[in-house]
Amino acid sequence: MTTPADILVAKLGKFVRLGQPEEDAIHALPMTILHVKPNRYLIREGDKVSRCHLLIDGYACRSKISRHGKRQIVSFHMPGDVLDLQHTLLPCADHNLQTVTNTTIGRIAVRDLSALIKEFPLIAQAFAMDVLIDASIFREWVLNVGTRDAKSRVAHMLCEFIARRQILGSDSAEQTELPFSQEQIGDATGLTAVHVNRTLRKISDEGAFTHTGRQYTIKDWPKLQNIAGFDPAYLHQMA
Amino acid sequence: MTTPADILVAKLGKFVRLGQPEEDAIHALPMTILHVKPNRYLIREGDKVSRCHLLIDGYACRSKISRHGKRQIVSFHMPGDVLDLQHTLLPCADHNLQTVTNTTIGRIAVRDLSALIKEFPLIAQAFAMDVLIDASIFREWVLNVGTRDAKSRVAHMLCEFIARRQILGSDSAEQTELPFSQEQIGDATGLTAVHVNRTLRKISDEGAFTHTGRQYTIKDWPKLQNIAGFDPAYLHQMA
DNA sequence: CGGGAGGTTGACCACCATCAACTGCTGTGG
DNA sequence: CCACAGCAGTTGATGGTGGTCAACCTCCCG
Repeated sequence: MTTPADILVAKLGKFVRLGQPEEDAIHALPMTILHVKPNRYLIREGDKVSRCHLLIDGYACRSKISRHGKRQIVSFHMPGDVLDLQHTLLPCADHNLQTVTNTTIGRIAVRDLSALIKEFPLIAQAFAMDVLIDASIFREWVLNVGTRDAKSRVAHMLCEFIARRQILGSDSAEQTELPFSQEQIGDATGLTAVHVNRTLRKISDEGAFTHTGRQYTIKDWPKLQNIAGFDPAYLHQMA
Repeated sequence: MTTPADILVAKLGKFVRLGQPEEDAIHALPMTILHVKPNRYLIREGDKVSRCHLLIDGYACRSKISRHGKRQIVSFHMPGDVLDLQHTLLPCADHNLQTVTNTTIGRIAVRDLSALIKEFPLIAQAFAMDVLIDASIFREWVLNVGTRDAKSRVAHMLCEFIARRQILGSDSAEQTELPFSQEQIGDATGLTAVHVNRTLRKISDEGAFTHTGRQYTIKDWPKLQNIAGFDPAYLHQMA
């Protein structure tokens, strides 16, 4: 049986080779399990945060709201991701944390997580690598919304989603359920839902994929990557 | 006399209270001083990196190139910033590092920097906070290019520049030299140089600032912040 | 004096936003 | 069981923001 702690062990194990003491310590980490419905806020910008959130199952995202009320999704997250590691050192939230689907969340006190990091340099290093890869993804997103046209942007988000699912190792590349509404895709790419709709149609007209609802079937992965200008190097995947 | 190491001590001292052992260790850090001309590459995307770069004097930026050849500047940097801390753990560069002005750079071997971090948890924490604030700034940039119109984007970049100069404590808010060409402002905001030009004129027509060349005089700081939708919280400044 | 980079201005147009209407699906309560 | 509400998705018409191309100017530096 896989416990919540196992998911964290698997995640960190992708970055460093954990020993038995580290694994034991992670299993001993006090964690409160929550089941959260879609589109709920876990944290709001400006909150003083004293608990971190491990995503155990489902999807989540981080978002910010501009002065004019537009939402920008700045990242999406998959099981194994710690959604707000920064709150171990920066207690004031600079963005929102929202669920996308039904999720299972493990809540960990900052104090406990900090203690773990202080005691085990290997774990600290793994978390540091995670944070640095996070930052690399943000840079790619700046590039995505700053320089690419609608077709490339949407295709790029799809590519990143597929590539990260593959790193998780949990499903086939060809068939995947994209959990986001077209409005959410728009908020992530800086487009309107209407234009996302038209853009998805254009890409699928070109034969890169087909979809019925949120079930996507990739027909031509190289073509999709080509439309996106996608190069997975920025994900810094190890294996 | 302020040495290059002093600049790093001052930077890290903003995050944690360094003791004498930490300061001594930073001063003992082997560092090669370089003087680099404007618009030179320090690192190119894809490079295997074994040295980190401390910006001692002048300005630098990080950039990425999209498949279609457009450059996106993803961050700009001021004296005291370590430009590529991530290379301590992720040796493959996912972006370019470029000088903007004449700069003085301190080059530090990754090995030496890693040793410093391993030996002094306080220094590790300060670097971690720096990396996390970096990530927060990237998120704000995603918001900036994703949701704001040209006027807000350009104003926001100006606001961030001024706010970060103020954190450095080195000059007055009202009068500042912006080291970027209009083309570089465009590459940072996802606009063309032509449109940046028109946009700067619009903002200054509204009385927020005046400029002759790259010398900017802020006439109405609240108005500029308002145009930008600027809230400095994302900089996580301490003092 | 000449060349080049950065800045400025004008004309034109494409991409994407906006507004609006309509469809289909799902869940819920009468 | 049906009626209805509400959300996500789809499609059309129209317009504005910002891109593109081009010319010209200024300033600096060789």
